Amino acid sequence: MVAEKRTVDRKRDSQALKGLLGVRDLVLGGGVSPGERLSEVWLAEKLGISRTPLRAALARLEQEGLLEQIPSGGYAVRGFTTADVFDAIELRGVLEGTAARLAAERGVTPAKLKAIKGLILELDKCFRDRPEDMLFDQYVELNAEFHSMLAGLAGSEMMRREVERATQLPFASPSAFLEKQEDVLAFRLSLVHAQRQHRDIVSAIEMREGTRAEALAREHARLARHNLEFVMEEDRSLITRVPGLTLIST
Amino acid sequence: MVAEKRTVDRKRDSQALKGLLGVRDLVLGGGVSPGERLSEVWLAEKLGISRTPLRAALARLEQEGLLEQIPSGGYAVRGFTTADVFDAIELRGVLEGTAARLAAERGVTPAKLKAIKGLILELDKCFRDRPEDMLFDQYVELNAEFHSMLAGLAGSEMMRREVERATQLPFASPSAFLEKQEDVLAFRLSLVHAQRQHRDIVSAIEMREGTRAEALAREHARLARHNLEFVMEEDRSLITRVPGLTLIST
DNA sequence: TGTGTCCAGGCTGTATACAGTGATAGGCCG
DNA sequence: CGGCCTATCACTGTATACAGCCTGGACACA
Repeated sequence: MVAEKRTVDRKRDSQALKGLLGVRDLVLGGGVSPGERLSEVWLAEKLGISRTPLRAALARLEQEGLLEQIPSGGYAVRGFTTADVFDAIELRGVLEGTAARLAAERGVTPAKLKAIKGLILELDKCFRDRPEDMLFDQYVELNAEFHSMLAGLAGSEMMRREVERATQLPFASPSAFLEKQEDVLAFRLSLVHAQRQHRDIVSAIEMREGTRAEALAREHARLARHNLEFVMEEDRSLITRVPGLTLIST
Repeated sequence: MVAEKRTVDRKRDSQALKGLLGVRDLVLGGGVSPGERLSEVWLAEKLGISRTPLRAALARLEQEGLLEQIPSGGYAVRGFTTADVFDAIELRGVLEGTAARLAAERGVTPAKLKAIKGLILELDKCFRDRPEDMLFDQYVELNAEFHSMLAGLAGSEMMRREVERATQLPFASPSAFLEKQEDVLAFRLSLVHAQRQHRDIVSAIEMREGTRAEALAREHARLARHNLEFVMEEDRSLITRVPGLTLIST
């Protein structure tokens, strides 16, 4: 019954959703190149949907920042510079930092505090005696949940929305450099540090140390920057493995 | 010729634009109440456009945060709490502060620095010996330009976009509590303070004092919060005169 | 009298037809 | 032979028709 309801729900906006996911995958998967114009008819045919829901998807992806409008009409894949990616990461750090600061300043309900502390304990369990035994996939999932929960910790719906927004760009996501990277030693080692930062951020929030919480969250986002620098300078072959990094032009 | 070109340009997306502006005016002007469901056919008929461009406008306004999607389909006017407005202002402060900090840290081109300093001088000219002679309208316009320029001072297109975004919500705009408020003494007096902050922000940026620039920009946004508190506690009749404030429910 | 069910109306989501505009290629003139 | 102009074509923006779903009300039964 529940499954059927969900099927119905999916079918309700299946076309628009199919278009959104389809175009996004196409862009991030490298099916289309930065700067390339996206033809509506071609896309509609390729995705098996009509132009109307496709246009809705395109408009949304433009808001997300993945596409840009062409003056003469239509949309094109947006190209990013390395500086853009740095800025997107910086922006996420600033917003997560603000969410952390507000949570500290305004106070967090005991229930929420308990929940996020439990999440940290769960994250701890992902680490094993031997680094190669680490539960990587579970860490990635829990890490995403942690950041999502952190965004909502201040109890401000508006702040939560904005943090989620800043996370939309694929390379700005807290999980951007984690997924499918378990075999890169440098990334694995940084997780120990990251987890320590998780703990400190929550601790600062609990002790109502707003400034410290903000600074820690900002610094935590810097890990992504370090990972990006590693990818760009040490091992550019990884570019294809981080979602969205193929959109970088210069 | 130029005028004709512009007419053509307007006609190009006149329907979609007409829908966007029309619905926005309707929502902000109080033509529809918070929580109220917006019927597409009714709106399309009222605005004299078809449903297709209207839907594009509605989707965009949902991204802007003025509308929200109804689970059963369609859109409704989003209601805001006072806390939401506070948060929106706080958010603008944080983002403008980040733009100022990055400008200070990364340095600003002499041309841009000269331009924004010139803007400050222009703003100075709006003040007269007698407060009642103040060039209010010009101040409002120049103030908007100052904030727009500040957003782009860091030379980061991404940061500029995000600051502009945070400014979209009408009550979060730097001009929110300025327009049509020249006869409110409390607001007029705060402009002297605001202009001093403008000067200090630019000065901090020029001297590469990133932290100070960020703090000043954040505090500058707090002026809007003070104005909002004044409106809500001292003179609620002003609610109808600040664009978007009619959307506040609690 | 209250509750559950069924029906009708309206509404959204989708598809498609059409018109206007920009781009491109080919031809003509210099 | 090259540059400019023009005509055609493809593509987007818009309108509208259609189908499925949600909602509200009325009726029947407990």
